[in-house]
Formats: sequence, structure tokens, C-alpha cells
Amino acid sequence: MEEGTYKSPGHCEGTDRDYDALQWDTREDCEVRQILDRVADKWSLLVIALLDRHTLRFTELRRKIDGISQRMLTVTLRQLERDGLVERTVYPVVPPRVEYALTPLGATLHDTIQALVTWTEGHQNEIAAARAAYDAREAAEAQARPPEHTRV
Amino acid sequence: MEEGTYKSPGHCEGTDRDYDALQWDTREDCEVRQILDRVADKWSLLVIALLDRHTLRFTELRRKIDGISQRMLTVTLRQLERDGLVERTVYPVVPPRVEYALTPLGATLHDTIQALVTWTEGHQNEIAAARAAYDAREAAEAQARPPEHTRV
DNA sequence: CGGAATCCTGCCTGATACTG
DNA sequence: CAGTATCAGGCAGGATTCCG
Repeated sequence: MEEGTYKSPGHCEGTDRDYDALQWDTREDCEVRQILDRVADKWSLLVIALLDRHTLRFTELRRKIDGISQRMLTVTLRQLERDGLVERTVYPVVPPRVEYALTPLGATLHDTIQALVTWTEGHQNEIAAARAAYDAREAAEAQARPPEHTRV
Repeated sequence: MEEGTYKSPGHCEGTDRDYDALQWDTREDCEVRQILDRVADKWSLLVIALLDRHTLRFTELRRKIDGISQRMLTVTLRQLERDGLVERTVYPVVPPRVEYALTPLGATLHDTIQALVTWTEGHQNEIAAARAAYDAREAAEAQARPPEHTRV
């Protein structure tokens, strides 16, 4: 990331204006897709969710977000900071102390993200059931299905 | 992906019960994290957002979601179907016709996701401004910063 | 403690060919 | 059309090391 290098994964030069309903994907300033990719990021979402009002230190975040590598936490925090969603405060003390907190903008996003978390918590049982049903169906079909050209 | 192989990226055996505030990350049935990773997926989010009431065919989704590979669309749709969020209907006609639509459960998720999309659309300018400010600050610091051990 | 730098692996994309 | 299969190439991300 040199400086302001938007690599723009989405093309942006999408000239297909035959969209009738929704197609904010590529067009519509094109930035929406880019921001959405950031916001809809696995790690970003967790960081935003955790920074609900209390500030957290780097290691605290690392510990709370099980499975994240220190590199990805760094990268994620930098991105969120650049996007103006998270504020990074460095205290020039002997053991370095860096605290992260949501900016006012980040706080508004937190509400939305929290809704997503709440939804997930409230529907995990239904999803688990759907998965079980799907897997059972799959297994049954695999059973009944003749081994077309399964070989071996 | 053999059949029901939950590889469980999150450990689940997290025994650190020193969490005081939020730590739904690893514990709390542990499934929340897994589902959240699915829901907070770049492609899943776009698919759900696009399937707002109208059903869409495979190719239609592919065309609307610029940048997605056919493989990832297939994978994403399968996962969403397994999670009971998307329903896949196959019409046994000569040119195969497969339609995807949100299930009732998926529709409830759509509302939440739509809120995220709306937030993004409504704040893209602020984010763009924050990025510009951040980049300018970075550039200024890089300018003023002495080339410590830059070599060459 | 909070990173930055490096290496290295694995997944994703993109292209192509083949089914039903 | 709606996939599945395969291979090449790139890059995102994990693990490790070292520095302020």
C-alpha cells in the first residue's frame, strides 16, 4: 500500500447499465463495494463489535478475537483507522501502550453490526437445524445415487 | 468439503473464562463465530442483498456481482443453501433453469444486511474523506521522517 | 507491548474443457 | 444454462523473527 493506491478489485468501468433492480455492486460510485468489502470483513466486524464503548489495547483485542493473527489484527486496525472508524491512541510510556476506540462514525456502524451479531445469536439454532437437514439430505441422496462413474 | 466437515476455524475449546465484557467470539456455543464468518463474507453478503424478494438465476447473480468467479458463486450459494438462507429451485427443462431465492430465514437476515448496505451508502463520503485525511497525514509524516535506516 | 519485515502456504481468480 | 473439473498465477493471510 504505497499511499492512496486504491487497487479497486471491482472494475468500476462497468458500463452495463441494463441493471433494473439493484446493481450497486460495481457502479454507484463503485466505492460502496469497496467499503462493503471492508465492513463485511470477518475481522473488521469482530473488532468493531468488540470496541463497544470501552477502548481496548492491541493485546486485549488479540486475546478476545480468537484465531486472528497479529498481522491481520494490525492490518485490520490500520484499515479501520484509515477509514475513520477506529481511533488509535499511542501513550509514549515505557511499555508501549496503544489503545483503540471507535470514532463517532465507527459508533454508528457499530449499531448496525451489532444488529448482525444479534441476528446471528438469535438464529444460530435455525441455521444449525438447516445444516443438519441439508447434510442428512445430501447423505441420503449420495446413498441412493448409483455410483455413476465413481471408479474405485 | 467432503460432507459435514465443520473444520471449525475457531477453536471452541477456549477455556479462558476471564472475559468480562464481550467474548462471544470463541465461546457461546462457538457457532456464532462460525455463522458470523459466513454472514460477514464478502460474497454471501452481496448475494443476500441482491436476492431481495425477486428470485435470480445463476447467471444473473454472476452478472450482477462483478468480480465473482463462477466457482465462488457456486460455493457461496451452496453454503447459503445449507444454512437455510437461500432456496435453490431446479426446473427440469431443456436449457437448465435454476433459480435462487431467499428463504423466510434468509429474508430476516436480508433486513439486517440491507441496513449495512444502507449505512455504507450513507457514509461513503465520510469514509472517503477520512481516507484522504489519513493518506495526507501519512504522506506528511513520511516526508518529515528522517530516513532512519532506509539504505539506498 | 505493539508492531514491522520476512517467508511460505493455501485459497481464490481466471481460463478452459467437458457434462446434462 | 448451470454447473463440475483442472491447471496456472497471484495474493491474502499464518507463522516466525526482530526491533523500539
